[in-house]
Amino acid sequence: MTDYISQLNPRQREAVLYGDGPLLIFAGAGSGKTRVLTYRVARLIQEGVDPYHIIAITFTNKAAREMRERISAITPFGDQVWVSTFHSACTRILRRDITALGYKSGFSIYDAQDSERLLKLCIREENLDDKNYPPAGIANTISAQKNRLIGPEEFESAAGSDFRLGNIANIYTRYRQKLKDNNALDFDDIIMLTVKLFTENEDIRNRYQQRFRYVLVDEYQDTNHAQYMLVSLLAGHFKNLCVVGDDDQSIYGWRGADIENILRFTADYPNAKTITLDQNYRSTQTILDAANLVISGNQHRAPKSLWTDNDQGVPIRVYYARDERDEGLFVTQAIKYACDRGAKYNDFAVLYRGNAQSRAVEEQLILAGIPYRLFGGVRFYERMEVKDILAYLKAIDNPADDLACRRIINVPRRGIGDTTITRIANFAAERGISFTAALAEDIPGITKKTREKLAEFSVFLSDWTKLAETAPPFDLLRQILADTQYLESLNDGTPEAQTRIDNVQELLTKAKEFETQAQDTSLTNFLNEVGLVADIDNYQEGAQAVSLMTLHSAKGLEFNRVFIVGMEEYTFPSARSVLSETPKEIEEERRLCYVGFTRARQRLYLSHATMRMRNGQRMLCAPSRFLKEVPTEYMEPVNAHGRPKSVVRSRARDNVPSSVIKKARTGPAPFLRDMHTPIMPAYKAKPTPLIGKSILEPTSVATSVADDCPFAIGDMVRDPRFGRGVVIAISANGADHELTIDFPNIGRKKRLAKLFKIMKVGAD
DNA sequence: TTTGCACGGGTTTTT
DNA sequence: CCCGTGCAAA
Repeated sequence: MTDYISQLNPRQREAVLYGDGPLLIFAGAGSGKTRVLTYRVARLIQEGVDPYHIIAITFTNKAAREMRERISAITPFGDQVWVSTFHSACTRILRRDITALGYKSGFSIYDAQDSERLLKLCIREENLDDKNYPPAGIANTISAQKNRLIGPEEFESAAGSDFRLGNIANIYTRYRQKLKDNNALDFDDIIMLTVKLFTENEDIRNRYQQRFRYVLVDEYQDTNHAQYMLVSLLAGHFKNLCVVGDDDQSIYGWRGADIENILRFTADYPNAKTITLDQNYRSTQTILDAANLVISGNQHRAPKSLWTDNDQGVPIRVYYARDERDEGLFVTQAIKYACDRGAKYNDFAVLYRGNAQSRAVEEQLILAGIPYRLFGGVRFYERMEVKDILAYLKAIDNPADDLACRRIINVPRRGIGDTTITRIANFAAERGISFTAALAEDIPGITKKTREKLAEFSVFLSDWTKLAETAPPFDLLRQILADTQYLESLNDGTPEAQTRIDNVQELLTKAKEFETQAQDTSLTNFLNEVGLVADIDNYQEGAQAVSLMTLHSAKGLEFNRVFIVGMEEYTFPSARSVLSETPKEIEEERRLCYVGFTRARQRLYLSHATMRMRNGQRMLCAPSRFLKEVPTEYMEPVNAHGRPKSVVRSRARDNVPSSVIKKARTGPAPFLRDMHTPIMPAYKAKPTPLIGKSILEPTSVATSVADDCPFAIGDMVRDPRFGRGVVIAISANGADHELTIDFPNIGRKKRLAKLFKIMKVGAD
């Protein structure tokens, strides 16, 4: 038990042994953070703290599970410690105490999709157009408010006389009311309401403060304001708060995470102890140096630099692909090459900025017969068929859940259409009863035939509800499937039919598993479990497959060899962040890059493509600025097999005197310079006459101004606002290029070339 | 009420 | 390109 202490380095040991009071641990990537956290918990128990008084909070279920296992492995009674995510901890608290807020304990949990549906109904009821008030955007706005603990009232007064914001405030009000009527909570409510519970009820707050005398929080840099408040409240009495994090790995700013939370910890708790773990045990010297250099480009950060005793390792391999297909091919070939020489498939991860990028890589992997696991994208519990079945369970578990009931009332088809549903909803609203309750009523305007169908459905529903009282979720599910013929209805001859059926079967399997594993086998608890899982929670290290995931999902994981694909401006950093031109957004992208680099133990491969399909249009791409922030000496250009490209390498080495290579630390890598100009003249200017309109002849030829401009005079381009047009002039406008484009139906417009929305159109 | 088709608009990251 | 939406026809 005490033996493990000797394996720690002095800083780690200090963090584990430090006594009561606030403690901030800055833990760089790969610095043994989880180990310190688990040992600290073990240490507390060893010193006589009752495990009952300890709570450790993580962001993912996977992290929680891992920590729970590790604590249990080294400490007796370790399994009594609450180790859970913010969301599941709060759900547990709310199930017990939410009645104090006027909700019922059997609440449903709505995921992003559900909330958006509900929001859509709200927007319609406010008589607003969902073109001007796109549900997704409104959802973001409302979510941002909730993350900052701002309710509709406060939001409305902040909106002042702003018409649009006023409308959004109304939507927000209605949305909150509807959630409450449905006895449902969205993801943000789970946190926000727990905070509310604690602020408004002193006795409840005291109870939890007394219970959780030791609070540990992982990934503290990713907490948003609501989570910050929650932690402050929980630890408010004993102040035995230990937070672990790394400001350089804060990548959830867009979701409301506030990097300031960790940066001002010592201001919040003036007697806090700060310990920095900066020895990296994971990566090679080369990878770490590159990561350090990239992240040092950020202004707003606590200055620090990771170091390691590990070997120098091999240079970072950079591949310059023709397009995304070629890039996928490179990944595949390099994996194959390495696996022929002893590497294993599970050594590899392919990371990318956006889920859409996975496809090109997948295609090549499939072609080559390399097994892979894909994380993210459409998650299991977000699949249409899975959500349908879960909606049945939700409707049974929580009769107030109108949204769930509306979802399934005509799935599979029962001949109950939109008009009927609206009639029921209106009727229910008038009478102030739930949608489900209204089913059994005599509703004016509904034909006899439809009424029979409704009655039939209603009988089923009450039968199931009865069954649910005694039978476990698995049996209930089977009954529902038998009664509704749902599986049969999936078999519609589409290519996805079998997958869908498999998914439902998979859900049955999960239900069976749940039945044997969970202590509380109630339907509510089942829905709880499935509602709060993320894809990454299912990651298993042993599986012999290549992992594909976004950079975001990769946080907290490590691999022997990591590919980061799509290292291009407008892809990574994302178009959004580049166009926003706010340093804050670019800095977050840079942190993401840092996270990506530091996932790799031994080898890092970076690739970028000259052109890429975007919205069905080919686009030219420039190499990512992050590539240029890594000095040449750390990089090595490779060919499509992932082998060093001798020609380019020798050129880079021969042409550039060593003094310049040293200097290149600050400038772009010499061989990257060539990459600005696409090698493939796929978009040679081809002035094509437009129909029914004469175009100014491009009399003058492009001058040198436009050397690195991706457009040339005569190019046919497409602008989302004005449609097709032809470039008739290019001029410099500061550092940018200004295009003069002749749009046949609009006339001439000047636009900046950097607005990526202008795209070349192939002359087909 | 359902189905099929044409159209337009969007598109990061996720507990 | 892929999706959801709106509309017309059965």
